[in-house]
Amino acid sequence: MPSKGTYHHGNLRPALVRTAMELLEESGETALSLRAVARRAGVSPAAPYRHYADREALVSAVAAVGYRELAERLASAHPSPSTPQQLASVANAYVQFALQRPALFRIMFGEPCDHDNDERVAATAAVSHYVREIAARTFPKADADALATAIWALVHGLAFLHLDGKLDATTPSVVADRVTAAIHALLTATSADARAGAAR
Amino acid sequence: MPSKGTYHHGNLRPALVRTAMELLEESGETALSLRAVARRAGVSPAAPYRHYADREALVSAVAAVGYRELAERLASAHPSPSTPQQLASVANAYVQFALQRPALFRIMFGEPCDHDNDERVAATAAVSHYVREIAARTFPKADADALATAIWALVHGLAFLHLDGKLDATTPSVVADRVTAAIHALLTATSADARAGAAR
DNA sequence: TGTACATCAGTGAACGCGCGTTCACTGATGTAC
DNA sequence: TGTACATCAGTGAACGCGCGTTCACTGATGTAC
Repeated sequence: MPSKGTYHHGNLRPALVRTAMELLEESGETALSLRAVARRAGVSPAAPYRHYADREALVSAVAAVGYRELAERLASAHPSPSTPQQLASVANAYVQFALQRPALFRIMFGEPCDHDNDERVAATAAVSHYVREIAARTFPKADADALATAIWALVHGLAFLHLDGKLDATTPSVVADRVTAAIHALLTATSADARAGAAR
Repeated sequence: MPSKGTYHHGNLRPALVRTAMELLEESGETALSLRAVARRAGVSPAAPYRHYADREALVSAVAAVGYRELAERLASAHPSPSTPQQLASVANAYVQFALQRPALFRIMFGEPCDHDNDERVAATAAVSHYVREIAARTFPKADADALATAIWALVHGLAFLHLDGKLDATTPSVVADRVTAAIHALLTATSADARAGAAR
């Protein structure tokens, strides 16, 4: 049921989230104010308060949608990775998501987040669980928890270092090559050295 | 040469940076406004403009000091690590720095940074170089560049995930244990599986 | 099927706030002679 | 050693801005009879 120029918007709640995400992509996270979102949605500054308690609540809703979209991207990169190669393709999806939608990614992770928001907590748990499954499948003999944490951190770190310009991210392919190389370096190439190092 | 209540502050430039860092630690990165820093330094809102072109310039100076302090912390954790254990202790220093000074860490990394600022570029290059050396020393047979990137990303990711509450960081020891376990999981425990996985 | 009315989802004006930055200024400092 | 004066490093008032949020309000919707 679309608006057709009436007094009532008709579907403002989800429209606000959608608008907020557009704003994020166009203007960066600094621009994500309630007023800017309302303006862009063609609605008065007070209107959002019918649907969200305050700015935080809207931001959390945006982050929650972000988590869902990230999960979809990962799953479509590979539904159930079980080799380092497949893992690398999922890692690339993660990093690409961060680079394509930097402001959203920062909102999802960088923002000091409210631990009380159930959606966010659930979303984090879901990512955790997903990575843990991959780890257990790819390296059945390892300590799955520690390894899952390590893999997530590795990929997450790659995302942030590119995002923040600490690693060159001028073209998608240079990023993809680096991500793939980093994954392989850690997961395979160190094996021989690692034992020597550990025994040293 | 301290102030002694004169009209001139005497040493405002470095005092501003110091004040800004205090403010960061007490009130978080949102509070880092030029006006707040001036207020806290006991100086008029216009005074900082004698020493920094604008807000950005001050923030960059703060970040630069942050990089220097981080480098010191890493070096004092271990001057020249060459085993996974030693590497883990440096990793712990990195993560602890992030958790003890979260706002500063966010300014250093999270902020969309100006690539033009020489101090920042140099600081990033220094970290890069430092990690690369560790990688080459610890795993002489591996591709040092890819491995250095991976290790940095791993540690950086651990820092951010704890900082953002995605991993439990309620006590320092639970963090330290997780960091150490993650490092060891990736650097040693995967070895056997990795070969099987790569050949699968 | 038509009407009365409660509820819902908007409006728009207003509040107080802190911000970055500019401006003409003035007191302190230090140098040249 | 003393003085004139340029320069330096501050002041404080003012600017315009966009923000989050509240308020009394009003038009649209939909339900009960």
